[in-house]
Amino acid sequence: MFIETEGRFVTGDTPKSPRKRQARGRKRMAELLDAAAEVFAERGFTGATTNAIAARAGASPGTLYQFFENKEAIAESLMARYVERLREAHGAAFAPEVAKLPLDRMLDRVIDPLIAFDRAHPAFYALLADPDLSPELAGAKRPAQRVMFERIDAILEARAPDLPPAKRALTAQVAVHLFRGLLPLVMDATDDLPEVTAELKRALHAYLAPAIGEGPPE
Amino acid sequence: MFIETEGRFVTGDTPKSPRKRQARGRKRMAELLDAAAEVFAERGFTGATTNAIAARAGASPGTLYQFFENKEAIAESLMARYVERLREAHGAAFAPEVAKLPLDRMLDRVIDPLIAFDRAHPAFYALLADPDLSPELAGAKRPAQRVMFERIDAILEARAPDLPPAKRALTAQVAVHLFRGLLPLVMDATDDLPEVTAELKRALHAYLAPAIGEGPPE
DNA sequence: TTTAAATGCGAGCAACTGCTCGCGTTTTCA
DNA sequence: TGAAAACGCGAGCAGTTGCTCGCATTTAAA
Repeated sequence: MFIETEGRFVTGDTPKSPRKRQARGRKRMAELLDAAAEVFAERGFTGATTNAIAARAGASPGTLYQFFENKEAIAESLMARYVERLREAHGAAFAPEVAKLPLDRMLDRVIDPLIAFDRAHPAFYALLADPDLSPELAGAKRPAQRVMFERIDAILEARAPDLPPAKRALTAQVAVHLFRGLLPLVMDATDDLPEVTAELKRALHAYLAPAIGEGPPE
Repeated sequence: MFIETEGRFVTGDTPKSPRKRQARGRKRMAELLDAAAEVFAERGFTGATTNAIAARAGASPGTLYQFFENKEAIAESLMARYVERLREAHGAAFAPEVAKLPLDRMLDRVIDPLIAFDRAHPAFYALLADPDLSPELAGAKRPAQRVMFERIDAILEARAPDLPPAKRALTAQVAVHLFRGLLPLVMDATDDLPEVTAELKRALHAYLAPAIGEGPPE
C-alpha cells in the first residue's frame, strides 16, 4: 500500500513490502534523525558522513542503513519531520484571524515563531540553504518552501483580494526570499538578535504595505 | 617578498620563494580559472573535481597543482579575480555622483550592473551561495561581500550623514542580504527577469526610503 | 650553447565515504 | 516453544577524489 520514509516506485516494480517497525526500531529511527540533525547542522549535507551520523547516534552503519535507504533519504526524512513540526507548531501563526490584524501585528505573529523555529533547528536552515543538494534533494526542500509560500499567499489573498493571482504569487515569493535572505543574519545574531529581527520586519513591512495596506481590509 | 595567489605564511616559516611565472604559465593559470568557473558553476564547490577542472582546461592534474596549492586555492583565486572585475566593471555604479541621484535612479545604477554581473558569472554566485565552504573559504568570500557592503555604506553615509554609524552599517548589511536573498529568483529568471528585477528594486526602495529619503540630500 | 628553472604529463597513491554482507541477538506471533 | 521477522553489529568493499612524483619538454638567462 504505502512505503515508509518516502519509498520510491521503480518502473514495473511493485513497492517493496513495508517493513513492520517495532517500537524499538522507531525509537532508533528518531535517534538517528536527531544525530543526523546535529551532524548536518555542523558540517552541512555533503560534509556530513553517514558513518558519523551512525556513530553520533551510538549505532553502527549497518543499523543506519536498515532504516534509511541512503544518505539522501536521511535528509528527506529529516526535512519531512521539520515540515510536520513547522505545521503543527506554527500553523497558529497563520490562522485566518491573523490576516485581519494590522500589518505590523501580523508580521509579529508570523515572523517571531519562524525565527524561533529556525534558530532552534539549525539543521533545517543548513539543509534549506545548501545548494549542493538542489538536484537530488529538491523533492525534500520543496515542501518546506511550499509551507511558507502557500500561507503567505493565502494571507495576501485575504488582504488584497483584487490583486491578480500572478502578481500575488510573485509578491509572496519575493517576501519568502526576503525573509530567507536575512536568515543568515538572524542565525548568526547573538546580542543583536532583537535589532536584526526588527530590521527584518521593517523590510517586510515596507515591501508589503503598498501591496496590502497597513491596516486590515474593511 | 610576496607570494602569488594569496600565499600564506606559516608560523616561524619564511614564505616560499615566489615562483617566476612565464607568459605561458600565466596563460595556463587563466585557462585553469576559466575551466574552474565552468565546473564550479555546474557542480558547486564540493561537487567540482580538481581532475575535472584540469581536464576541462586541457591540462593534467599535475599541471593544475603547479599553479594552485590545492582545491581551495583555486576557488580563492577565482573569487579574487571576480572581485577585481567587479571593482573595475562596476566601480562606476558607485561613483560619488550616484549618491546624489534620486533613490529610484540610484537603485537602477547600482542594481542593474550587479544583476548583469551575477548572471554573466554563475560561478561567482555559486561560490557565494555555497555554505559548505564557509569555514575554509570564508577568507575568499569576505572580500566579495566587503565590496558591496562598503560601497553601499558609503552611499548611505553620503545620503544620511546623521545616521549613527552602527545603524548605518546594519542598514547596509540588511540591504546586501535583501539583494542576495532575491538573487536565486534573479538567477533562475528567464522571461520574467524584468519583473523580478523591478520587484527587487521595489523592495530595496521601500526599505531604504525611510532611512535616506526619496530624493538627493540638499 | 649550456644550464637551471619553469612548464607539462599522467599513472597512481593514500585517504575517505557511502554502503554491504554475514552473522548474532531480540522480539513478535502463532 | 519454535520459527520468522526485526534489530544490531562492524569489518571491509568498491568507487571516488585530492593530490604527488618521477620524468620529459620548453623557455629564459648567462
